[in-house]
Amino acid sequence: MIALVDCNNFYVSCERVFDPTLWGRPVVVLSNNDGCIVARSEEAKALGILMGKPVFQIKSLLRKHRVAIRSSNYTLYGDMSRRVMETLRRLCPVVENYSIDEAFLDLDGIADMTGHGRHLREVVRRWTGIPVSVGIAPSKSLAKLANKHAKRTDAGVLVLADRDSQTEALRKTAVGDLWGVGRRYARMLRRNGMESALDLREADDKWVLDRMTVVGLKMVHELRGIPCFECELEAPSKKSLIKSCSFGRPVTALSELEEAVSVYATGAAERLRMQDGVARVITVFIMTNRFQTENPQHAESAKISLLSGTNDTRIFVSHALELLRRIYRDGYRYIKVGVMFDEIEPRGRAQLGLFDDKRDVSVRLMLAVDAINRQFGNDAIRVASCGRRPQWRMRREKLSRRFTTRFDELLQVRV
DNA sequence: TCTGGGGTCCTAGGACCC
DNA sequence: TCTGGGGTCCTAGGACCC
Repeated sequence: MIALVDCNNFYVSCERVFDPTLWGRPVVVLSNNDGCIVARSEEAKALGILMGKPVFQIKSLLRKHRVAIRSSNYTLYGDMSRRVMETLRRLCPVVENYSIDEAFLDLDGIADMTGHGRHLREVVRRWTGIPVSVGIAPSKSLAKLANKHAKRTDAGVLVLADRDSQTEALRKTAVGDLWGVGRRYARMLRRNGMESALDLREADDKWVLDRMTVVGLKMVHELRGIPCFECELEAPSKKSLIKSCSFGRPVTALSELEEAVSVYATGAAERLRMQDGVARVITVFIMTNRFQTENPQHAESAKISLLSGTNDTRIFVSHALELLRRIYRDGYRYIKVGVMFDEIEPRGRAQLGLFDDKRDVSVRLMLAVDAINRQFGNDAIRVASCGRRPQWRMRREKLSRRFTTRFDELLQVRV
C-alpha cells in the first residue's frame, strides 16, 4: 500500500507558522513578480479566488475582504519542505520526495493504515507546524485520489483499500480531477461521454492507449488497483535545467538583457554543479509580453552544442551572451529571458572531447568559487557581466523573512 | 501598469543508413 | 506500368505535473 502525504495549502501554511495573525483569515501567496495567485488558504478559496489568477484582475476583491497577501518566499518554503520530508523519513523507511509539498510513502508491512496515517499527521504537525492530509491506497494514482477526498474530512486521513470504497470515490470524482488528466484530456474524455473517474476506469485499454498513450493507460491500470508507478527513493538527477524569470518592468536595452543572461547562466551553472553534472547544450530564449498584443511581439531562442560537457560558469556565460546577441532585436520591450542547459550527464561519465585535456583547472576553480560563495554569501564572486544592483530584478513587495535560514531574520518573541 | 518557474515523458515524422 | 525492407536518430510539438 502507498500513502500520499500532501501539505495543506503549503505556502500559506508556511507563512502561518511564523505569523499567527494569519490564522482564520483569507491569505494568498503570489508568484514571482507578484503576478499571479499560486496558493490560497481555505478562506481565500471560499471567496472564489482562483488558482493562477492575475492579481491585478482581483485587486478590489482582495481589498474588500482584507485578504492577507504574501510574495513567494522560496527560501522559506524550501527549508520547511526539507523539515517535513525529514520528519516523514523518521517515521517511514521508504519516502519519495515527489514535490515541494508532497511525498509518497511505501507502507508495506503496516497493519493499521488509518492509525499510521493519523500518527504521521500528528507528528508532522507537532514538529513542523505544517498541516498535512494523508491518502492511502494500493497505487499512486489511487493514493492521490484518496488524498483529495481526505482533505475534505476532519480526520484528514482516508484509506481506499478495497474495491468498493475505490469505486465509490471514483464515482464522486470528475474525470478532470484525476492525476494525469489535464484540461485537454478532460475535454476529450467528456466529448466521448466520460464524466466521472469511474467511467475512465471502466474504459477499453486499446481505446485509452490510442488517445492517451501508454502514460494514460498506466494511469487507468492504477485506478484498477494495479500499481504501475513505483516509489523512487533517490531523486533522479536532472536531464535539463532552466533558469529564467520575468523582469520587474519591460527591458529594451541589450546591456540589461546581458546582465540578466549572465546572472541566469551563473545560477544554472551552480545548480548543475550541485548535482555534479556537466551540460553540453546551451539555449537562450527571449520574449516580449504576449498579453500586450498592441505592442510588437518577438520571441526567439538559439542554442549551441559544445564539443564536450562542462560545468564552468565562464564558458556558459560567454556562450549565452553570444547567443543572446544573435537573437536580440532593437526596439522590442522584452519581459523575460532564460537560459537552459540540456544533455546533462554526471561529470565522471561525461565524454571528453577529442582536443580536451582533463580540464582540472576549470573544475578546481569552480569548486573554489562555490566554496567561497557558500561562506561569504552568494554574490561574493561572480563574473563581471552580471552587473551590480540590476534594475530589472523582480518585484516582491510583500516578502516575509527567511525565518529558518538566516540568523539576522530570526523570529523575535517579546514577553 | 499588471498575467510564474521548472520540470518529465511520449509520439510522429523526417533524414539518413545499409 | 512497374520503384524494397528494415532500421536508427533527431526534433518539434503536445500532453502532463507541482
